Amino acid sequence: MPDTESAPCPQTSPPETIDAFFERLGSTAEQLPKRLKQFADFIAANPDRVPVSTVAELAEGADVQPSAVMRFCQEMGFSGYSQMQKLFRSDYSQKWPDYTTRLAKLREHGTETPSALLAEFVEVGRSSLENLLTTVDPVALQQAVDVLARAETIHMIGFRRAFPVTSYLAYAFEKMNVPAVLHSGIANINMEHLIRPNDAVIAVTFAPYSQITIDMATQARSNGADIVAITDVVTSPLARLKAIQLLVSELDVGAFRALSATLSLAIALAVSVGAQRNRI
Amino acid sequence: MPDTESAPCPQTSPPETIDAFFERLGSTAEQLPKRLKQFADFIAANPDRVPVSTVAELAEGADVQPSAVMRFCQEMGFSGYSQMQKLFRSDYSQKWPDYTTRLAKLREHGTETPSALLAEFVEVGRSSLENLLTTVDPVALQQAVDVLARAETIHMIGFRRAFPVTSYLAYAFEKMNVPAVLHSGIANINMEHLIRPNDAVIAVTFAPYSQITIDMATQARSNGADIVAITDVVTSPLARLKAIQLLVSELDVGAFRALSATLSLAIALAVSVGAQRNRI
DNA sequence: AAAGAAATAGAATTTATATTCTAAAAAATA
DNA sequence: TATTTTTTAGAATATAAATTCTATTTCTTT
Repeated sequence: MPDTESAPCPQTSPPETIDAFFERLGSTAEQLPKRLKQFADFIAANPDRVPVSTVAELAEGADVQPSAVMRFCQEMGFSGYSQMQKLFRSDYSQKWPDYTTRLAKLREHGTETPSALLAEFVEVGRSSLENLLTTVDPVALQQAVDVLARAETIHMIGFRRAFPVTSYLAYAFEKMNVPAVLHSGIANINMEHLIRPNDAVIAVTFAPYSQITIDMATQARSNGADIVAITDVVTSPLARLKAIQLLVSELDVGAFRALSATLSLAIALAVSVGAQRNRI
Repeated sequence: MPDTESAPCPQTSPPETIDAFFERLGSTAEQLPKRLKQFADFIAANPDRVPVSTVAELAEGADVQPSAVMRFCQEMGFSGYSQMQKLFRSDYSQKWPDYTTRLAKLREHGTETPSALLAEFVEVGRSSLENLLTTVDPVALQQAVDVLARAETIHMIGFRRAFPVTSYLAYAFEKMNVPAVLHSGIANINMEHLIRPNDAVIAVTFAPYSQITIDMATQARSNGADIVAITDVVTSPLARLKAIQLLVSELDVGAFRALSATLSLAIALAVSVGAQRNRI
């Protein structure tokens, strides 16, 4: 009689999605032993804690022993808590999709045709736009609008990749009769001395930051002008200038970063400023 | 002389909120050593990963050594990674709402605030991007790429609202060493006679079409150059020039049309051309 | 109520992870 | 360029967490 061993039931495979997990939980919860049921209820009520908690913490929260947590995980088909937590963590990061890996996947299928490349830029633009609403601080945006609406003249600084942004701003301001100067750097004329204390500057730059933009912004700052910075991360050099920072994180396709989100931020900023100036 | 020891600066107290953390990061990032700066940028771009990642995972993501991560944490005033992660985890509970709920929330407050306006532009940009894949004919796009890849020099024409598009194209072409000329119309110099038979023109214009763009394109056409048109409807005046037409339909918010889709089309076009030229 | 089976708590162990340390490289200074 | 200082990478260690194990308790069944 060899097989008296303990294997209680044919080991079930672990749920592969959170939905599958809760489905299984719902159907088996009733049959669970006391402490396991108790823990199941806790998980159902606080699924958001799983990705960031240890076994001990969850056990304490549910008022169970750590070993009960382990038994629960195994009952649900996982090898242990670590595996279950991995599922919960992967779901968490789905809300902030890791587009870099996703793009890598797209690339495998070949970016050979222009249409495929276009599709990539569209996809990247879409998610950059969605991110935009989370990276731009509404308070900072309102401050920026206030500052720019008060300014006598608005100066726009941005070169290379940032130049389309400033030229778009220039177009919008002109259309709304807002006094604005686009510093294009043409003919190496430095117009920093045109920037006066009651003026404001919109500086646009992304890593790797163009030195000339930073220099001009610094000069303007020392002249007493306010600075609104459209940039990618808080670590940008413009932070030191006590600039009002509007952060945009664009994704890139290969060596090229999209501009969709930046442009949308720029036009929203310009239109808000125009509206506020006309209101006064 | 007892105190030769290493204590570099009086230990700063750790930031108590995420905002304080990023504020400190912004003000000290410039002075950080190379690898620490590198990691700082990574954190600034991916703060959402911190609560659910180990030191090793983040280190790999930022392409630094785990020990660099530790030095970073200590530099920021934490005792170590665990303490820093604790801060990020505490903030995690106030889940960053996802895109749709955030958008809905912004809309509630009406279009009065800049944030609400930004949300409008984001939404409009999104749907323009989605449309783009249906309005742009893949065959025409491929033709455009072929024509531009064959051209000796690429000329870009576009003014006012189209200028950000052409300047973006100019930036991209320059970066890829593709011979390209941006016709900015500065100083009213008409450079049409620079356009030679083996060249190609990218003309960008939208209703109401700017006469100067059409004139220049017409002139180029009579010189024997090929024309690629980025425009909004088939009835555009550029159609008569036997131009290869790439159609974009952008939606607008109030009096302002978004540019997200147009920019995405432009960059995809430029990168495809660059790739094809280098392939030959 | 007694025997058997199942479930549990808490300690013991194993594994993973954070942290520290040191030699080497890079940068700064003279 | 030589010297000193800072910064870094990678291995070594310490710490914390997950997992397993076992004696005990609690339920079931007869």
